[in-house]
Amino acid sequence: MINETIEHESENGFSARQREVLDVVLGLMVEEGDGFSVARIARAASCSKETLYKWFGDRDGILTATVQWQASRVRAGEYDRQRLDAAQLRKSLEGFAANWLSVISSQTSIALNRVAVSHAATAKSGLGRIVLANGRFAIGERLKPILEAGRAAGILDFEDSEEAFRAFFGLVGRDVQIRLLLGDDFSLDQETIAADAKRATNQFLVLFGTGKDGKKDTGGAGDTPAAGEPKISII
Amino acid sequence: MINETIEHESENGFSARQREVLDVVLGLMVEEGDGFSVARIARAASCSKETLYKWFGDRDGILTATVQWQASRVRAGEYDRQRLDAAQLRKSLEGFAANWLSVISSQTSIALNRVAVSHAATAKSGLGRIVLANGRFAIGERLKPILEAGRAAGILDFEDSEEAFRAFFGLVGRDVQIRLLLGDDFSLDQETIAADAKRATNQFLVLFGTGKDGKKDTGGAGDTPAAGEPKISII
DNA sequence: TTGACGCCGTACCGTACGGTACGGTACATG
DNA sequence: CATGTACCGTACCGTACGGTACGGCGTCAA
Repeated sequence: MINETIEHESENGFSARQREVLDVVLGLMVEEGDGFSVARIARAASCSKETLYKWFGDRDGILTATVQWQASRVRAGEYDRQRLDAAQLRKSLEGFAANWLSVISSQTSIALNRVAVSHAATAKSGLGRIVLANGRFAIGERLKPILEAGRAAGILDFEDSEEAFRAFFGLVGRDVQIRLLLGDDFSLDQETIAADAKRATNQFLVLFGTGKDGKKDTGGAGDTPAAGEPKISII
Repeated sequence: MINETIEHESENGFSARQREVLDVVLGLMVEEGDGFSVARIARAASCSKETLYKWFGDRDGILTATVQWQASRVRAGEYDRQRLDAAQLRKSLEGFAANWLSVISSQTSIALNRVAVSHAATAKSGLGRIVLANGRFAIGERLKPILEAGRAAGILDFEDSEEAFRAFFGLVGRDVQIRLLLGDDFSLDQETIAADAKRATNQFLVLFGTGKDGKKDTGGAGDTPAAGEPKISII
């Protein structure tokens, strides 16, 4: 009933023009949150409302498609898991933390999460579910194999990888996401992110490391971690 | 211009009838998020729209007053800081963590945070600011003296109490709040909360304890902490 | 009793939004 | 050229909402 006239051009189900429109919607979300009308989308994207409704069904379908499109776009990056020693694991964790911090502090992520949160109130329209699946749970499924490899290599020690991941999640994110979602616009530049990633990784290794990993400074932004290389992006 | 005819009955600026109405609004927020009309408030509270506008100015004023009323209501509880030994500090931290977990997992807190988050998108109407001040920052200002007392007693070791608090914040909350806000309705019963508070406190003490505190089991829900006694409540 | 006051219930108004319909245009295909 | 298709721009419709106005009612004080 919906999307029955779509060419499968980019294997995500959206045509080039549709992706163009959804990017405009994304921009509106970043600028104005959830308070824009369908007419405003049509004006900003230079398309007709009729086309929007034909493509996406209703307003909620537009928002859902936007979230899905953004989610499908950020599926790059894979960690190499060969030759896992302590230094390599530390670097992976730091890179993971830095990347995730830069994502959740981005305007796009903040806007998407805000819209999803406000729609989660009245249930329906699984925006919250989509964001959760591509955010919190996606990084969990991606990080846990690394943690388990670290355990297999005797570097980490934990019983439940889910619990270990949640601890890492908390040590990295702390109050950042809720503060940003609530409008506390504090800066989070690259240096801060790098230092936070380093600190969180150190703390995590103190809690879950076996001791085969030296170096236990709990602060100080020394050398920046591998920011930029492990290109994982999550909502 | 607003509130010029209010009796100062309970030192929070709201009359009995007004508090009654605001409780109805709170209930609507819990049930329907932000998508209720002013007429719906009037119907549910058995008052007239004119009165609502006279009291609170506009719809946003109603929401703001509701958040402020809830914030002013949860200002009870104070921790005793005399005779601070390791066991006492641990108990305080566990109580704090358990209380905060039970608050952020309550329907009221979820609803309030959702509304504040969605309004933070378009700025204006400092709902986000109010929730932040009475949530994240209020508990920070309340916990940091305890942490500093622990440091003064030689039980804890840290440089910046703010950083120590943020670590505790992350270890306790982890992914709970964002998952709940996004609609992931996972259970968080009293036993789980008690166990989580215990675990988070243990982990925090591993990271910031000086060692004068024994007992380092990282799990197991043994005796429940002082849930119910330290009656601190935050948005 | 009378009047002022605060509040309830309801009717009302202007507007803005979601959703639909229609005319016009570019293009592709036969 | 004829036909069909996909889209844009705009006009349109019904509704629901924010905000205002008004009549009526209970209360309380003079």
